[in-house]
Amino acid sequence: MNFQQLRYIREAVRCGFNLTDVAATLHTSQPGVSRQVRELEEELGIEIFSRAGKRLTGLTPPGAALLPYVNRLLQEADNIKRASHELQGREDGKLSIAATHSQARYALPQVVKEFRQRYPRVSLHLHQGSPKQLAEMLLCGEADIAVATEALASYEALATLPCYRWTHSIVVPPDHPLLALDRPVTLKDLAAYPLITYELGYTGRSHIDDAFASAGLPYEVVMTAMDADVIKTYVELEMGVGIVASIAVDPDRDRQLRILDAGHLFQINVTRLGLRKGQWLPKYAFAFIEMFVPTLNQVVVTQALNG
Amino acid sequence: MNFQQLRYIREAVRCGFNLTDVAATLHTSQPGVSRQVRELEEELGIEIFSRAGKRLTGLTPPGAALLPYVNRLLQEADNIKRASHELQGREDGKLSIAATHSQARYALPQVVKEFRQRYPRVSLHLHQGSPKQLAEMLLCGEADIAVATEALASYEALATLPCYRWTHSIVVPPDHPLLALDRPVTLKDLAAYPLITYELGYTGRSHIDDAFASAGLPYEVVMTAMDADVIKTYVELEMGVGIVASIAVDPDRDRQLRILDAGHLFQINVTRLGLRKGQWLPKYAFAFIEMFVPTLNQVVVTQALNG
DNA sequence: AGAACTTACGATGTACGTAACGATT
DNA sequence: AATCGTTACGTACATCGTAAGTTCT
Repeated sequence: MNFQQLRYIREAVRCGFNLTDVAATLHTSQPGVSRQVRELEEELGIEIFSRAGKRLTGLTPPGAALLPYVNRLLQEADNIKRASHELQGREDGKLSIAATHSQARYALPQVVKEFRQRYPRVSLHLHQGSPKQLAEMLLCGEADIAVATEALASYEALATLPCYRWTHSIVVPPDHPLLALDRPVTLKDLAAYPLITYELGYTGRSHIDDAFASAGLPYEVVMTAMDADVIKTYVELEMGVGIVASIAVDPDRDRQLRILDAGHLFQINVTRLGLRKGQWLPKYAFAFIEMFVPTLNQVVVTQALNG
Repeated sequence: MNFQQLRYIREAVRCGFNLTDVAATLHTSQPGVSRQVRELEEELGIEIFSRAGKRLTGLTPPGAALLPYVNRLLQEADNIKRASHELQGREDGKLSIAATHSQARYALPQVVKEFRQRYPRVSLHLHQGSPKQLAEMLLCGEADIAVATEALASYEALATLPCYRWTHSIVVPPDHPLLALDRPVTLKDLAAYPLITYELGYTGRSHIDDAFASAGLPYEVVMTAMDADVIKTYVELEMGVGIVASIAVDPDRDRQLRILDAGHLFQINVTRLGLRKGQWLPKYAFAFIEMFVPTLNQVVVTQALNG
């Protein structure tokens, strides 16, 4: 048993049991992969992959049972490599943050700025994607930290930590009838207008649907986008009433729009930080998290990482 | 980085940084060990061992920081090998139980008998030792399960689970004055006689000392032993009053002695089961535990193992 | 016919053991 | 002088890539 063999197993699962792809991904020859896989199976005494003739078709039951152990071992190996790099006492390295657009655009910039001043030699990578994509990035090791409001909690292998709470705001053009109301906006008021808001699965969208649904109000979303900037643009074009995260609007910067609080209409949202359980993180990653959410110090985060 | 190198590191620590011993223990040549250690250090970019000239003297700070990761990885590797053996669908294997004399002699026999009937092809190894030794056996992988009443809980890397509660009994020769009392025995009564009981660190001995100490009573332990059989033998010789675990005495079998309950005198003892955290256990090990303590099913035990 | 895995084979590289050397106690 | 680690060197084994072969779609 060696690391190479285990890597081949892991990659074979990721590549849909196509050893040719595995070889290509890991920059080696296909016969070599084939051989190593068989040798590992022989050494362990179990068939890991089910085969239709010569082709691999999937995992056998024992193979499936073994896979989590293989993944954990390879993760430990990775931890050793990462840890030893830091133990050289250097403050350089790489930090990959994966975030949804909203987070990357409105919540992270200040932290990123502060982080760069403190750790100028760490190269910072900011990936963007849907919450689901963020989870995938964490799981395959592409990202170290994910920040999103939805859907990170549904993976067993991920740990999530609450960062901050926020509510929605309504954005309208300057002459909109909603501004003439002498009372707080209601869901019924809103339902009378075409709405522009986030796509499903993004930035608290589900809470918006929930609110209208539980109030029994029919409503029309005429447009959806992944980010507040796009939404605001179309509100300016008078295509409808926008519902966005409060952090995404600012009376000073968005002078061509008017902002109404919607904190009383929709459920409070909690933005969460996602990490891969069991993963070792460099010191500067803990520092980043603490800069973002001061209560999440290294002790708290470590606890979450180790179950 | 490969398994061999990591094994050398682990063994070097265990062997007190003597690479000659490492080579002997792992059945290889000393220069090979030396070379592999250096190559790993070079690859990871850190000095793992501190050296006085050529001799290894200990771990460097980064080496000490890295060691836990190395140990965890090697344990994962071991888990894979053990798990794959079981996944072959065979019901054979090995189970090492480490227990104190009291447990091995009085608590385990019934379980062992039942286990052997259910898993006749599993070879069962019963090790004996002091609670401290049991902990060491668990940590170095010599034992899979430990059973003891004291001192297992004090290791970070071990998980403990309560098995059963028991109290002490007093044993005396048939004509002893304590038998003439028309009321329950008190600590003061006991303190009047020379006592024979367990050695320090064994089978609830600390609770005995605690009871006398907090009552402010001077008492004399004239003899200590690691097991109830020895204690009973010397009680028979009229050398003193014995205090032993209740499970260790039986009116039918110990006809030459008289037994008095001491449950009201000393704190209740809890016998605990010790396991190494993160260690994979074969199905039959879970079965053994459940036979011993029916409430400790696989789910409960797995939870304890994973923190 | 093409895609995918296996077999065969030769080249390279790595690991290991023996033996000699150097340093420390 | 003895112990312990390093250097040197030759052998054996493992890995890897290319090329040809086989089987399934």
